[in-house]
Amino acid sequence: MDIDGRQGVGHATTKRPGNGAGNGNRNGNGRRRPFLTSIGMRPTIRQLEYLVALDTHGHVGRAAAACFVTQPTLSAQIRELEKHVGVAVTERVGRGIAVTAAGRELAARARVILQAADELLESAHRSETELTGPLRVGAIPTVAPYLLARVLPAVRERHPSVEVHLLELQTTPLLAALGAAELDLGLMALPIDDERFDHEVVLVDPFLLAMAPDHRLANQSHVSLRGIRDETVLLLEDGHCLRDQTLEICDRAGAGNDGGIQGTSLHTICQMVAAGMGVTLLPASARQVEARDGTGVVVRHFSDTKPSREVVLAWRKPAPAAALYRDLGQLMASRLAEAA
Amino acid sequence: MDIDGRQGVGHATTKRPGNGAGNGNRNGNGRRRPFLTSIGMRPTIRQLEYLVALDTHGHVGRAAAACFVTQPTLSAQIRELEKHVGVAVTERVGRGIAVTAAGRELAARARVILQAADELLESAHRSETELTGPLRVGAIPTVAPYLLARVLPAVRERHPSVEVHLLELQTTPLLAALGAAELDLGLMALPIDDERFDHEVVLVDPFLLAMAPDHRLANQSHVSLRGIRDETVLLLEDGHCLRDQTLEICDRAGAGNDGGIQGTSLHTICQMVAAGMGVTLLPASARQVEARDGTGVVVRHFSDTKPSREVVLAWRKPAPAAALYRDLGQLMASRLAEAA
DNA sequence: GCAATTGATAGCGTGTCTCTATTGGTGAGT
DNA sequence: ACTCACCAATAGAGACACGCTATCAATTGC
Repeated sequence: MDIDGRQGVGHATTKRPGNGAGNGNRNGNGRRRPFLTSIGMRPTIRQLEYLVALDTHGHVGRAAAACFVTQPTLSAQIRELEKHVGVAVTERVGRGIAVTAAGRELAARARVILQAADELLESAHRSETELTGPLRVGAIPTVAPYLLARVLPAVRERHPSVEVHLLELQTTPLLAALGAAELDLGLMALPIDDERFDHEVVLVDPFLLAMAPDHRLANQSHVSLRGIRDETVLLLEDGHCLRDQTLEICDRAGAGNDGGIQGTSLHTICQMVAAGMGVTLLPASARQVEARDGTGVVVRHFSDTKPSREVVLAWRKPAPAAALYRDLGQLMASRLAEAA
Repeated sequence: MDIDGRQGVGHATTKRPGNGAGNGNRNGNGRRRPFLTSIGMRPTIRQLEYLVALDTHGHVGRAAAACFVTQPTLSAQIRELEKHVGVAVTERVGRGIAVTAAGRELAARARVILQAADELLESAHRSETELTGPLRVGAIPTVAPYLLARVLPAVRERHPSVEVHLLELQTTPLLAALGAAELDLGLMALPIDDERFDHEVVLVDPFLLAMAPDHRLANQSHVSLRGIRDETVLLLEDGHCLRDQTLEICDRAGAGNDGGIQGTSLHTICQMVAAGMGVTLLPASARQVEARDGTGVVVRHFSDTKPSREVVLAWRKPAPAAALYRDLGQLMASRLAEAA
């Protein structure tokens, strides 16, 4: 299981102009590439197939027919296999052959290998219409705690054999990781100003005004955007896209913001809100967690304009599974729409 | 896992003179043999190696170097693999490549397969000095109940990964099965009058005279062979070599035997002996089981001649593992000698 | 003893794997 | 902004491996 011959030597791609054609056994580095006939090499799948057929039928001719080859072909490959592995797998008995004890053992192992190869093929074919294996998903910190729990069941349902690996990253490093193919999917907020990526909107997430229950704005059922002009709007620290969105909305409302108070997470911000240190813009998706009864935080809808962020599932445009990703995004959107 | 295309069609070896050379894809039956490039075919071990290397290094050049091939070689095989399995395993990202989610899943499965292939190789190499896998052992009925329990631990100790399959057969069918390679080893008594087999003596098994405690010969510490002349010697039914050996000894002792009473097993015979129906020749190896206290059977050694049978381990002379079989026979002999 | 069956061997052709050489494309340094 | 270095894909050629047909050797059954 050592597909790695690194020994501090350079790449095989190093050019050696003097090494002309006609050498089928050396690469640019001059290191020998062991032939199939060398000891220690793994047997061929084909040879294993022939061995299994031979063990199954105990008859070279019939085994060859079952493999759709002629008898000499199967015989030759069996003898090749015997030469490679160093043990006799057949034994002449009468006018036929018998598989030796060692041969039966090898055949049993070969069956397992062929079975695994078939499952690999099946898995590959399933990959055309379904996500399989490890799927690396990144989510921004203002989305992860509130939406993942609601969309992951849909993922598991649609793609049962997928293994989701989660990573919480801010937008910029998330996009970097996505671009470097270190992540397969990103769950984040627009805008994504990068042509390399495509996305599907999974949720239009309105902003609510969060405040302490005894706040002066709490006795209204709705608040106007301009009503936050004189409020202390608590912000997340730099790097969070929610911070930028909040700042933009404040700017639109004509509210200046000193930016003096910063929280490391939305949860922290809400605790500060409950302590009466100010108000904040809370995505509706976070309402159930951060502004439920007993948290000391209440929310009010905006009356006039309806500020919101768009949460999207994003992926690299050229990703082979792009179509599956878009489908998945649409599934997420429908699930979130149902819940609302 | 279906290495069997039997569909009621004849053998592929059927000659078709009109089918000249130049056809690399049809056998004598005209049935197509799917190429490696066809859909449904299993991937090559080599391709799996390249895939694993690519997944490990995430870099075509380094992966190729690790496989001791050039970069175009690995690229071509990866693309071939992609064509076969129908999914993209790589994706260009920046100036390098990345392995797709499906590719990682396939690589994980490939690792398992390569691991299994390595274990197959290791198992094969072990087969040179050690028995592995299913070992089919036949034993005659007058040996099996008394000696197997004593020699099998030695087998398991010397060949830990062997899986012993036991079969109880009389000498003639045992030799037939051994000759047809349906059995690997036989535990039986000499003589084996067949040039196809070789053997190693594991025990010289003296015959004792078994009788009821109140028998007239029981008050002597030893009995002479000629003392059985006037006794009723109980015999096994036809087919047991022990019956033939008993008859021969009786003949040597000058005792006639009517052969009227026959037992189906040595255990039955001994119960008849306990019932006072006669005496019998009991192999010493069966003494502890059949003539222990409370069985109603006592044994006496012969004083003059020491009749015995030779229990041997037998195998086909051309068996590839013949040397291992002989070693095993010698090990059995030493273990049985220690016990005595 | 003779014919049929079975597997091994010999010889040859084709396909495929691998090589070298080159191109296309991206990112980093000046 | 331009050039250079790096990386992977492509093109073309050669060598090996695999599969075929034809034949031989050995054994069994009539």
